[in-house]
Amino acid sequence: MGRPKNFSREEVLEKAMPVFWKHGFADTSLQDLERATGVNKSGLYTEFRDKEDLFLACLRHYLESQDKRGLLTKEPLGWKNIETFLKNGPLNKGEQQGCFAINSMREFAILPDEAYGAITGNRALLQHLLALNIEAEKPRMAPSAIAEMVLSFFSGLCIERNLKSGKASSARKVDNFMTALRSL
Amino acid sequence: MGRPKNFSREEVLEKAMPVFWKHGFADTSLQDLERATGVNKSGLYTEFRDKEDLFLACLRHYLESQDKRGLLTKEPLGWKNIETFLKNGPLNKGEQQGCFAINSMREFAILPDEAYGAITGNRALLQHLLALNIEAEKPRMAPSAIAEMVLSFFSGLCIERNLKSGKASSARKVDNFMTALRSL
DNA sequence: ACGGTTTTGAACCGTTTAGTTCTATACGAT
DNA sequence: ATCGTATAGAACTAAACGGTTCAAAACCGT
Repeated sequence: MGRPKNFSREEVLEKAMPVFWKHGFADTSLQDLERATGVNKSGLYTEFRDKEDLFLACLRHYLESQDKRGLLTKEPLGWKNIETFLKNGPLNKGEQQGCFAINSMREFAILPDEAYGAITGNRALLQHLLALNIEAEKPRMAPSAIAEMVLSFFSGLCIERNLKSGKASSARKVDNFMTALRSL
Repeated sequence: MGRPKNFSREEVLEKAMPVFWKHGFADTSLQDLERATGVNKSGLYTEFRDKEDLFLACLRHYLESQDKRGLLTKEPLGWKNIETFLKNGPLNKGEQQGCFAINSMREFAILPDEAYGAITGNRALLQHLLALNIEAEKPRMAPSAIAEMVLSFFSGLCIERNLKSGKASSARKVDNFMTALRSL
């Protein structure tokens, strides 16, 4: 029986994620990660294969925690869920602005294929859940068509959260967008 | 009178920009830039103060060239221009996918304030031009409200261009979005 | 106390980075 | 041809990088 670990994998992910979120993969150094997590390099390397592995684990951790919010599965399904998703989906917690996944889409050129897969998989799920909510409202337009439009708009809202004013105008925009959607 | 330069500033910007666009600021090295431009480091440093200066110059160069396209100033102003902007605004030229400015919004945490200023300035202009086109259609909803919604949707379309399937579904989405807008 | 094991922490390693320096080259003017 | 100047190219620099190694520390069992 050896010396006990003084960190948990979960803790490391919780603490590393905001750093990757804010700075991106390329501009987040192992030293940044050491500082954020309070775990030194050899500790990190016992838990993760390399920097990419840690990034991927953070991304998956993030996607799982977002899924758990269940914004699009609340009964009754409908426009209300769509509105909640658009207003509360992009985060606004300190330096956690917008969406780590959407921000990471910019870095696909340098991220591992698994990151691409995780994000596209999550988007497919979101689109499906959006479509279920839209279907419940019985619009004239195909629910899947509306769903993909909503997802694009959501993506735009998220990337805009990188602006200082990103949150300020968001709710109004969502209200206006909902007005437009209800006409379809 | 010394030895003549065998590159122009313009050429360097044209060649460096796609590299920054694809890889981002942080993951683009001086060596990458040397290779892309065919100009070696001391050449680049005679023309630009540092890497940030070159990035900023590329960004400005990009924004200017996008403005020159005049997608939103064609007469007669109206929905047609909005549609053209949404369909043709995000680029689809080899590795130049989407929008260099939108992609760069993810990197504000590490980019100079001037980059932030250039992008927000350009967005303000786009929003204004969008509003003029919308105004010409005399909608019931405030043109500025519709304009900012369009800009968010555009931003979403651009970030989605980082997906392999980004272009494929875009036109249909724009058509559907235009249907929604015309109801406002 | 000792031994075995695992973790922490510090040092190490080779490579890469942005930026600097310096020499050889290429030009125009005389 | 020579001189002065500016550029291209190569070498250099200190620091940073991701990952590795190894010694000290912390645990449990005997």
